[in-house]
Amino acid sequence: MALVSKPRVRFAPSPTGYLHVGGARTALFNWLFARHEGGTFILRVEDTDVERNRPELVEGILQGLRWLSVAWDEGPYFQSQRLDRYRNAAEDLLKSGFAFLCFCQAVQYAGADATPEGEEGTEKIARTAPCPCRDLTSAQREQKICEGAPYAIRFAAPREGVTRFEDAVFGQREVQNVEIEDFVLLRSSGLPTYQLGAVVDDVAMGITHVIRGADHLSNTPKQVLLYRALSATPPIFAHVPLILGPDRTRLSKRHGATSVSLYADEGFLPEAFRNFLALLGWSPGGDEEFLPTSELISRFTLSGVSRTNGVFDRAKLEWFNSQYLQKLPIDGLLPYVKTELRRSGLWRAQWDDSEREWFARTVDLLRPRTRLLPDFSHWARAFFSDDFGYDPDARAKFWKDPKVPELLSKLADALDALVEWSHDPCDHALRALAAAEGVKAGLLINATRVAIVGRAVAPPLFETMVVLGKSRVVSRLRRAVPAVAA
RNA sequence: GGCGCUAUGGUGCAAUGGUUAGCACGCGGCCCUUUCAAGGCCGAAAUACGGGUUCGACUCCCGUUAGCGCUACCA
Repeated sequence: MALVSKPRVRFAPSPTGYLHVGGARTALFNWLFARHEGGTFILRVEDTDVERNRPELVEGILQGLRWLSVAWDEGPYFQSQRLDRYRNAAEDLLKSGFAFLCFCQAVQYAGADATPEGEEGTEKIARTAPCPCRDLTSAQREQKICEGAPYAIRFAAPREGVTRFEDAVFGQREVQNVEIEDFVLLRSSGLPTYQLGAVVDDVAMGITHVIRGADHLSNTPKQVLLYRALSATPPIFAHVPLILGPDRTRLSKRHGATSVSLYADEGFLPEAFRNFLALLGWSPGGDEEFLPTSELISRFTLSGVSRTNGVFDRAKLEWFNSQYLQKLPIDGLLPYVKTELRRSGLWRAQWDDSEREWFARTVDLLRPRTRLLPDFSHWARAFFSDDFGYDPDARAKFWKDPKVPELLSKLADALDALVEWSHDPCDHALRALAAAEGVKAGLLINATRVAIVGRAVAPPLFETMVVLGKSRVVSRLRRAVPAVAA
């Protein structure tokens, strides 16, 4: 049995924007495939469009990948630093007769539907017609060059036959060659187009599987033709379906957040985001959904990739986040909470050493009620700071009974007298007071909750008391007495 | 316009000729809980349409429709 070499895959973003969720998922699939197969994941920046290129955006893309822990093994390589290779390849293609010089005026694309609907007949057909420069005599070519006319290099697409390739997701594909236009390889500026750059690099880098968005499916035959012309063997392709917005059109800025960094800023956990993204367009085959990264890696296969475009469902993403917030080992969660509290200015150094246990316990108590990281500094603020206000809705709901101030005051005294500060003594003291005062325990419990954490929503009251500590609970109760009337 | 891809509840997926079409999100209800979540249980909700092939189609074939992609000296 022949030794099969390990797969080499790549993610090739263009620095024309931030890392969007579609790109992130493509990167994730490449990475999962590489990890599953023990292969190599390469990062290559395709920055050959000088007009739209924004070099300063590269770092943001790398940061997005780092946040997702999608780590590359090689690169990042930059196409802008490899221009000679593409030029040489184009020259070779020219010599071997696979390409020709084109002196046509560069047509500037002006948008998807720029062509007026009216007289499409002539104009649109012209788009796929073979370039007339292909049939220029060598004398005519010489003359153009002498005149100093700018030229591009185009691929001479075959005019008959079919081109086939293997797609791990879509199966065997074949396209009639007459449908393939004489596409540009090298622009008159000397810079390569996507088709040339991608193929030359994929060959040079030994890429075995090209995993990319399905928007490239239609152009793949051109690349297959290029591989052949370059005497290289085409890789296995795997086109992954597109991610759509709720209106089923391609996900874009107008659908809201499409940048991965925005989700990081909003307080999503990378583990949750990864899990969610992995299941958008891929399935391990069964019903399991909560799949930590190790599980994702061991189960990932290209045959599990779907062929249908999918809608990005934020509600489901939030559900995944709440799941990870709950199920992550507490030590894995703490660093994220720490970062969040730092961001909001609530962090205290002792929670990292002398009070680490308290911190872990408090976070553990809070986490079933959280959906996003900022919940720790917003609704749970009173657990980390004495500086908190009383939620208007909470006081309206639980402080409306006229007996509340007196009850809170008496509870403060009763709790202050406690020798042991733990769940049951607090529980007994409160219920005893309620009984003595002739009120339902619930009334006191709810009023107390608002007094000590400022909100109607919190973990069970007595567990909350234990975590807050006696002195804080007592002083917050006393502080609340005048506040009830205010 | 041309070429291509796709089509299971509102959403994401499962079921690769034989199931009462399954799971999850979301939605509604109940339980738990004198808060709110989490958790448990129950419920409403789908094979786009029309033809074939077959003893039998979600599944295979054809057509229609719809959506999307490509059709750039963008990627």
